[in-house]
Amino acid sequence: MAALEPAQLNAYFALMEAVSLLQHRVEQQLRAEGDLSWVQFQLLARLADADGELSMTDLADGVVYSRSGLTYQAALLDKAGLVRRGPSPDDERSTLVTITDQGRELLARVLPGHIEVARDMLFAPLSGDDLPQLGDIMTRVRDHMRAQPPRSAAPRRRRSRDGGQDQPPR
Amino acid sequence: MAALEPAQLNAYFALMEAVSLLQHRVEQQLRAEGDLSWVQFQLLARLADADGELSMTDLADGVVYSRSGLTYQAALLDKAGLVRRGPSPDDERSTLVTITDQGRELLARVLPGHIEVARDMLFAPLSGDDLPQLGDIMTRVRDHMRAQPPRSAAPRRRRSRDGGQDQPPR
DNA sequence: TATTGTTATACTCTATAACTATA
DNA sequence: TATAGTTATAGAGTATAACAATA
Repeated sequence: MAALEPAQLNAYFALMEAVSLLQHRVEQQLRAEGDLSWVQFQLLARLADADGELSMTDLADGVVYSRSGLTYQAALLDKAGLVRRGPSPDDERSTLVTITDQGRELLARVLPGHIEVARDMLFAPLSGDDLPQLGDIMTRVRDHMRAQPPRSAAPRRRRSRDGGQDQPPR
Repeated sequence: MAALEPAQLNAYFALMEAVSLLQHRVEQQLRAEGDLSWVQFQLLARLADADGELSMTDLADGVVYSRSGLTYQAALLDKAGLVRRGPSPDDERSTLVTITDQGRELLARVLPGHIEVARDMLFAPLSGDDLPQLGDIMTRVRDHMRAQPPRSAAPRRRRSRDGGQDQPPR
């Protein structure tokens, strides 16, 4: 297996660093103006999008990578009055999460600043066909990743004395 | 201030989700094969790149967003023998961080799998001119973000009873 | 048995503030 | 006084495993 070409390395690291910087700005804005984390913002946005109501499992999808992580975040949002949880009529095992009016208000309050950050940080340096190209490429990449098996396929879960002659950190 | 166009929203969310998924995969791979976090990997990679030695401040740049955060990570890498820290001859206040042979070995051990993930997740769905376009766009975005003032310019730090009639979460 | 969700727990990581030491 | 780094501490977030309940 060969190394990545320089162009690939450049693209990869530029992508990762740019998004890291963007995320940091976005989290600052959300925290400052709505006391929300990026994850919490995404959960609210998803709910608002999905006509206000989703099951825990559907809500988690792509945002949070563990069941308990979502329970934790949903509990925070619930405690803050941004969301309510109740049993599903269809499936007694399922929990339906509903965005409240307060949740919608907070989302509306936070959105202008959020958009401002995205515009200033991400879109400002783009020109010409950059936007459609970026959108097209990242949409394809995202859909590709969503389709990938969640890493159970390569179950090198617990590494243990794996031929390496030096011990790994921490 | 107007809302983002749909094309902008699509690009923004696709970008954020794709990179989130990519990051998650990358962290799994680094953890499994080298017991490294993404931050730690970046620090080692930077050192290896910079002929092996950097001051704490230079090392932190763009990777970690607080002084203490870097001290913490550097201490972990040091404890694991991947890095050594010592005083700088030029400036007695400064700490020089040096990658060890063990650090280089670990980096080399981890890199093939890392590249494989990047290839499978990010580059696989690209075709034609996608790569140079993505590289070009993200390089420009990254450089733009690096140049932005670190958010001290808009000191809405502590929000306090700011006209909002409902209390924010947590 | 498989699935949905919660809980308990342990751990990683981050950030703020106070502090030391050098420039 | 400003800068480089460390330390103490507190808090947010995550993941694993054990658990309960329903399908």
